Amino acid sequence: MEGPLGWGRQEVDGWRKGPWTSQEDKLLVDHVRQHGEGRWNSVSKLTGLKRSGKSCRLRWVNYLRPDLKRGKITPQEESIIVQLHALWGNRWSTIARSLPGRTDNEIKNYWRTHFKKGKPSKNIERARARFLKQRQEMQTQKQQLMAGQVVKDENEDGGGARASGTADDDDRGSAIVDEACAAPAPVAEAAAAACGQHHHEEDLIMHDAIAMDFMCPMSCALLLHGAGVVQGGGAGSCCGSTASDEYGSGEEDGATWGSLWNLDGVVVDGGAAAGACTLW
DNA sequence: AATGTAGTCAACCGCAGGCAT
DNA sequence: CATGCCTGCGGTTGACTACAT
Repeated sequence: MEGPLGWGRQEVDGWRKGPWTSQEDKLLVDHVRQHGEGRWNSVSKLTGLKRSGKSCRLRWVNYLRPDLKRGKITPQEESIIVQLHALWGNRWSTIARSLPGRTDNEIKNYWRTHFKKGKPSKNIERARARFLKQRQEMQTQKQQLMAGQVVKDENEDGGGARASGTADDDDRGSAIVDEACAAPAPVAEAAAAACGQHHHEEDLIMHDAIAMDFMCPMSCALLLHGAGVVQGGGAGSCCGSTASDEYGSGEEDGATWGSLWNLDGVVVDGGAAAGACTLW
């Protein structure tokens, strides 16, 4: 796997650049096995690898990580990507966290090649439109809850716990929703465990619904938790009918999480499923 | 069969945020 | 509090591959 004549085999400031060789990969993998991820800048010192920490991290994250899911993006994943992109924009790493085994780089590339210049498929457009509508409804619901929460905060504290927002938070609503979006971990993990293993047909509409349930329940659950509306057992409630109803698939409520985790390859790929879940 | 074009993938760069000193 | 280092993220680029003409 020697690098091509292009930018490969370059050396700048003592650092090798360009395509990685199998020997380099092996050194890096061994290093991570022994020392774990992180401390990338020490890799070169400890292994003799003439790669910058940045390069090592990138290689590991995008290519060598054992829990990576190889193969094409599935329609389900595509649907999720579109909808999460509608929610978060170009926050590829955030989107990637919702797609076990997929890297931000992969998703970014996929988006660029499929949606950036070309026209999205009808299914994609439909999913996006529905999602935006759903999101709008959630915003309304959230505002109502927030109104109640403000009163509560004023009674309890000074209300100083609000997460710090940034400029690009503007189009995403309040910090509460940000929290729900950015940190789905415990809820999602519990939900994945709570929901059974169900299998469904490759119906794209259903996948849209799955993707919706995939996101909205977490947001809603955390939102409601944040507002003190839901007491405990939030994970279970994530399988509620927040989005499903719109698709007329209320009876699928309990299946959504299971369906998600049964996406092509995730379960089939043996340990990938477990790995995927631990990613959360 | 040769050539052109589009798609895909891997890797780099610059920037920003977090953390330790 | 200021500074420097490390890590992570998003954007971009270049090479390779597949497909169409």
